[in-house]
Amino acid sequence: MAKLRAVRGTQDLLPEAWARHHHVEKTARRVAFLFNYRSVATPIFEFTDVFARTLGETSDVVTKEMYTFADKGGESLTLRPENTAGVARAFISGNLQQQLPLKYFYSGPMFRHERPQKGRLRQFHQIGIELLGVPVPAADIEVIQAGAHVLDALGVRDVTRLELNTLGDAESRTAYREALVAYFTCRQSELSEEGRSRLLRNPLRLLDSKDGRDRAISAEAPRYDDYLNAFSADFFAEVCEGLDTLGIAYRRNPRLVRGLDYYGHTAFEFVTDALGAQGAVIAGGRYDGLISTMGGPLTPGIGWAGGIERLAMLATDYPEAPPVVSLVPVGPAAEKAALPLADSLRRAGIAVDLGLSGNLKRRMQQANRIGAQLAVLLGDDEIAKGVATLRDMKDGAQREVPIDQLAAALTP
RNA sequence: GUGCCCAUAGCUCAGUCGGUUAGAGCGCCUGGUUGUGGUCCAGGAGGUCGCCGGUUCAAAUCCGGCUGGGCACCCCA
Repeated sequence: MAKLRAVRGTQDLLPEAWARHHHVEKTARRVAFLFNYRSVATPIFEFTDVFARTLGETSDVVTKEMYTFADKGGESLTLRPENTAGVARAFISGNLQQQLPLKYFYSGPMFRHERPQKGRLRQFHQIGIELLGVPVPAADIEVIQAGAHVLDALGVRDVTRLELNTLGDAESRTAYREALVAYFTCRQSELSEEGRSRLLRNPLRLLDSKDGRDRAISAEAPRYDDYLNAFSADFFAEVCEGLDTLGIAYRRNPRLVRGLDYYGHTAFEFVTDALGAQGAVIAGGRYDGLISTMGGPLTPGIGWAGGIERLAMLATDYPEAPPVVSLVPVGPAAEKAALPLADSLRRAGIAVDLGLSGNLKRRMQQANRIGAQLAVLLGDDEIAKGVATLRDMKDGAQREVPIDQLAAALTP
């Protein structure tokens, strides 16, 4: 039989990895709460349409990366590749437009069928925030600030940088797209094959091509700033000003674009060079068109998502597990007595690892292996005297403690 | 989907020009110690060299295919 293994692009979170993972999630949730973002969870799968319509029929995520399947009723369902569409759907389903503005935090697994590489999995985990119902730059500023705060709290801000761009409003985007198409069409023959394909599908994406030829040509391409209308330019200026006020450094990156129609105005990424090719650790933008695209009321939104695995790789410091006391019974009578003793200690808030099998030596080894700082030895001698032997695992010092004072003795 | 690199003990890895019984460190097991872990000492177990085929007197070693993994492209968190 072939060796049993995890599905390609998935991984097991064993205790140490889980602790790192959880540290990222817990820290982000705490920071989000400081900004009054409330935790929500949406289903891990949705009707395929929720993603297909919102992410864009031509996007790579939709065309080749979704885990889509038919359920027993014949409905097409899809494992969520991201969470914004799910939140938007929940907003519409729940008729929440009366409660705007809404500020949500989420965390959970996402699924994309991509070729795995460093920092990229098929089941990966994201944290994210969404701010719905606020059409002004103050929202963009707060959302970016929250992202920076999360990175600060994880101690990774100094290995990341904020890249910022504006995609303008629909009018600006249409004007710019026309200008780009005109420019690139003239120099079509100099583009890469992939570049020509992007020209047809999504000319904006030509700007972030990594192909040398495409880059050379796009370096001289029309600049978006010349096509932004006054409203879009002012909006972006206000966002920049807010970040300046907060002392949040950023770099304008005109190549930072979003392929999807509902994105507009602010687009941003916190990126790092420390993770190989997959540099984005938190990325987001404004999506004022999303909810109306899905058939809901016209509702502005902005948010970001962060990759937990990527952040966990950056965040080398995470809290150690609190100490556990080892309870080591010796002999059948002690094993019996240890059960209620362990129970009472746990109810007193003391984490107890009860040695379940093996002789004394085996159980002491177990105590050592789990890193216990204190061991409680309980044998016939102790039971007869109504005490337990408390051993300091570091220096081996032992003393007898009456059973009824044990909880107090073990409380730090 | 494309490209490059990799696959030897539980883990990390050596393995010379193709040549006798494939090694090390860590880990694991036993004993030194019948109620004492970690440290120390002594001993031990553990391998279809990823799989299939080819070349050769001889393959862990060379060649091909397959499977798996990593990285990069693409895309993105």
